[in-house]
Amino acid sequence: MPEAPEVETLRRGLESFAVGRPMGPPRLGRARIFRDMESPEVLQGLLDGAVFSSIRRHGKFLILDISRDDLGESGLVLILHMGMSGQLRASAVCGLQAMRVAHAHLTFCFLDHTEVAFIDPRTFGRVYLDRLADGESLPPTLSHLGPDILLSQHPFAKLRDRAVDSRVWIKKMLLDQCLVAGIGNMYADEVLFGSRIDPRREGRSLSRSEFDSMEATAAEVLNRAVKLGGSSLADRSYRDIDGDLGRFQNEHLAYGREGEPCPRCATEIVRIVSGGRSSFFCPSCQG
DNA sequence: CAAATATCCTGATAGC
DNA sequence: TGCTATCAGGATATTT
Repeated sequence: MPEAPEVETLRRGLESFAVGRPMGPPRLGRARIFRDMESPEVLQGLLDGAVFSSIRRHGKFLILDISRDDLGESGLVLILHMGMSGQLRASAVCGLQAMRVAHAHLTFCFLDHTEVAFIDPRTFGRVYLDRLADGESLPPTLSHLGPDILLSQHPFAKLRDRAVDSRVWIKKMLLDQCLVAGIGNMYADEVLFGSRIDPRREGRSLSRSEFDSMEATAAEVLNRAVKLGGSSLADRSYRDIDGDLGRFQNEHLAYGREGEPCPRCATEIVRIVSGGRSSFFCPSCQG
């Protein structure tokens, strides 16, 4: 379940591995993941002879800027979303392990015979082809997203505005990518724990100082997570571009810790389910 | 119109 | 041991 810190880790990996490296046509897998393009074959022709000039991230999306000798900085971008089980994996020598080949849906084939594969067993991941409008840095496909949780100075400004008169649970609002982009179920619980806020609180019940606290906590938690290469959970499905596991899961304080003592007050962490999503929190010190 | 629910999907795991 | 049922959840579409 790659969220902003995991996607940022992948962004850095892809940046150092792929930027400026000329490509041939990519290999294609299942068509299901390709969106907003006439056919995946169009993408093949477009990437053949291209380079990625930069790799950017907004929320949980990666934005790969496409540059070609014939088009220059065309404004064309490839957008990747990892969904639940998506992985990016580099291979120094051509070819991936057979078990991964079955789920490799898009493989960038560089002319030096290195590869980067987008692997996704559950195919919740998505690939979009889009074009930047003049002067815009975000493509239309991503225009609905709120401020990026890691890049914005005040990522919760829009969330706060919307929360003022909302009876929606704050946990649910944190997951709304239109309000703030990059937080998923895992980091939402960690941020709420750090700010001592019950996930079931209505948006309108939060004070200004509680929003400030969430903003400060989010910055601490997510930057720390980036520093540790993200979080790999029990299924170990999240790995960086080299296949290595993240290390921030060892520092989770609430998420996934049902029945364990709260690190602050030793009360048992509880799990509730709402809308099919789990929330882990301390019923005692998250008020 | 906002909010709740259904849908997609397969590997891992719990339970029998 | 080996099978089956259940679970995980991000984003989008559909229904209430």
